Amino acid sequence: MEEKESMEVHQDDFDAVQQRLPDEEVLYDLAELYKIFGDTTRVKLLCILFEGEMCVQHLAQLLQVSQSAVSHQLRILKGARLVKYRRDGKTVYYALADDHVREIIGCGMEHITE
Amino acid sequence: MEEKESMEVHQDDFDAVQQRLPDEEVLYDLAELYKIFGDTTRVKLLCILFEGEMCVQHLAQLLQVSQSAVSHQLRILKGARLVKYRRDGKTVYYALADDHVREIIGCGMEHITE
DNA sequence: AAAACGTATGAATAACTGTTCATATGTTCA
DNA sequence: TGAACATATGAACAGTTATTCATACGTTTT
Repeated sequence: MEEKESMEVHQDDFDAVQQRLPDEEVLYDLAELYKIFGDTTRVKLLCILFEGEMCVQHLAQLLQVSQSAVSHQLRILKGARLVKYRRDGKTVYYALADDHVREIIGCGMEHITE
Repeated sequence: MEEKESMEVHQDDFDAVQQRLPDEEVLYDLAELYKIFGDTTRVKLLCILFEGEMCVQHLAQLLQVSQSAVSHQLRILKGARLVKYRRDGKTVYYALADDHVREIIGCGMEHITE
């Protein structure tokens, strides 16, 4: 008996929590977003772009990784609308899409540096 | 000549950027932190804990995943000092370690919801 | 002490991810 | 047009990761 009552109470709690919990889809998108920041190469790319736009080969040089690797990662950042780009002749310049990136990285920095 | 001069200029730019860039170690830690948020199960766990502490089996029920899976993920969250826990008899209650988690997730939400 | 319960954890597996290599695309210049 | 350069991309491989399964650990109850 007690057990049943207890179950009911918990059920109510569950319902309340589930109601306040963001939609499944939103939580999925959120995880997908953070997944992008969860890679050293990509975080470095974004941090470098804090200073302003830069072309692919210079990014590769600064990061000490191949042009191909950078290009692949830029593709992912582009897909998440975290960076934008413009073409000038043969070279392509990448830049931060907006200030959200700065905020998100800043937020993480606070936690890192205690 | 021009090329050499150009190289030198770029070298200076590189030095400037590299100087302002956070340490390799910091960027690594940052990526490691975001990696933790980059998983649906873990993000859900953290969001549920926004409401307050909760024991393992209830977390598992709410997430619709096995007790083992939840335990493994809680272990990771614990390792990153994102959650704390207390034992009461047989059951263990988990809770958010501090408010950084809320801020970080809030930051991401802003980007998601455009 | 033994049974029952809640939680933790090691090993194994399947799925995913980042880099490399080779090559394609796009642009400029001779 | 062809060579040279900057970037993009597909396929393959290696390393990582999340879940499952089995089982161990810790606590309570009988």
